[in-house]
Amino acid sequence: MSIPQSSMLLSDFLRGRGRERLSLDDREILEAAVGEVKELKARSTLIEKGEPVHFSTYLIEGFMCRYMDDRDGDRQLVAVHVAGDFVDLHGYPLKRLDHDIATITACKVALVPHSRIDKIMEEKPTLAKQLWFSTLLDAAMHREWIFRLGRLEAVSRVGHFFCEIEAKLRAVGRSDGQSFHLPMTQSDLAEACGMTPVHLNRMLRELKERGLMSITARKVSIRDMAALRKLSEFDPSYLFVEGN
Amino acid sequence: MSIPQSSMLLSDFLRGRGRERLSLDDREILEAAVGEVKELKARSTLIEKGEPVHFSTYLIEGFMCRYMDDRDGDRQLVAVHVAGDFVDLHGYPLKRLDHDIATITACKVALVPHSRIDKIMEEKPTLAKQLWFSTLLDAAMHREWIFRLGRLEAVSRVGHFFCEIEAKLRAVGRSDGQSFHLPMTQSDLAEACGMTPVHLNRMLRELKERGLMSITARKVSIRDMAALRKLSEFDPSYLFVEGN
DNA sequence: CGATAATTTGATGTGGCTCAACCTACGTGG
DNA sequence: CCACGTAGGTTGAGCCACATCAAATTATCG
Repeated sequence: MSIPQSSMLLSDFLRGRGRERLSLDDREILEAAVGEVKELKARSTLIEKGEPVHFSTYLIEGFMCRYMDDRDGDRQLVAVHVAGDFVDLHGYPLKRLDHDIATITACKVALVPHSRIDKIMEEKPTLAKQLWFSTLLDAAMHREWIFRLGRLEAVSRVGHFFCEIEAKLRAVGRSDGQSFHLPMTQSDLAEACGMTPVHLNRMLRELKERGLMSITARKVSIRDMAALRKLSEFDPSYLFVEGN
Repeated sequence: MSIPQSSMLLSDFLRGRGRERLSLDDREILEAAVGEVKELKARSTLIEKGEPVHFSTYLIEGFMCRYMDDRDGDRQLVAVHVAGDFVDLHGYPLKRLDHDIATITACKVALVPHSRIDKIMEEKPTLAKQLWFSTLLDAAMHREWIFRLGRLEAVSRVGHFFCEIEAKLRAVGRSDGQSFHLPMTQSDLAEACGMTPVHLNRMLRELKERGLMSITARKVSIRDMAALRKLSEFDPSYLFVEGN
């Protein structure tokens, strides 16, 4: 008998994403590639821009983000990661990162040494292709963030961000489509949406007043998903999630 | 003796990028993977969002772009491609694209069937890793675009764009660091920088008046690269180009 | 040489920023 | 159990960067 999924560390990897799933064989190989499981404190930096990396980080539980900062030290988030994301698999072909990676909440992560990914590249081309695929999902999200910042007005940018994170969380069973836990402060959200915290606050009020969604005590409640998606010009196809 | 580089179609692939170069062996294998060489008309659409793709496009000569459009049909460019770029290698693991791809100028491209990339994945892990690497360079550029749109003011956004394209062109021998050919209209540039053509025009004037750079008749002249980079908070390390 | 696309300029409106204050929740130590 | 410090959130007033609209000017090209 095979090991039940729930007992595996990486059971959320590519979970809920359409297309070919990992074969049980590949999943076990990936599982075996894990070198170490670690707990990280909330609000701690995992990797700094430019430093050489020799392992990649898979996020088992918690929330992390990737960001770059400007001259004044103000952050621009370029990605928010949730359970099931291979946070910095980018670092494997790149060897060093162009941005910082930090936790938002306390996190449980699995560290995978790059030497073991080399082995997967050599011996398991289909698994390697899935790993590649997962990094390109990130790239697709990056593109959507470019679109969001470049073409949408503030309310829609905020709405779009919530639509994306909801879809990601739903894929890994952390959202029921109505509400979900999101431990980001308004400053975090502002850094993701490219606006000031003050203005973000006003946009949240606007979304609430329009009856679309609200957020209190780190809990997001979606009132009218269809309307929210419409306002935000959100089309989830770029996330490759099932049932969307 | 080996075939001289100049006679090869893909001689600009990853050219000027630091780190391991393609081995001659790998280069020949990649060359052999080309199925067809095609000429494309200026301002023509190559691939539309959502359609299944079975080959990827390598750009031999010319300028192409990737973009997404909003509800009103206004474009947001998410990438500009130059000679040496594997434009839509993303389509290989993803199988369909989340954006459109079009030419800016007339282009010469090499089409590589995905079946042949499958073969490379199976038999040539080091080459496969270089291909993966090249898609992650795109992702790194995406992140920089997010930063640009999210954190920089208009003049700097424009300057940053020119810094990036100059560095890319220099890597493949199409810029001497002083001036280069760039066949984009001001509307194209506005679509890349997330602003209106009118405002872009004013920002170009500003850059010129400050003695940083100018553009006329599709030719960009850099007057003071150091100052331009400083104004634009541009650090080329994310491009992995040599000598920067 | 006329048609069309691209660039340039001016006038005016507004979305989002800045600055500053205040309020609320929560954790810590006395 | 209260006092206080601190981080997060909320609100208001005024301003500026960029958008919008409209028109004129200059390339480009068949």
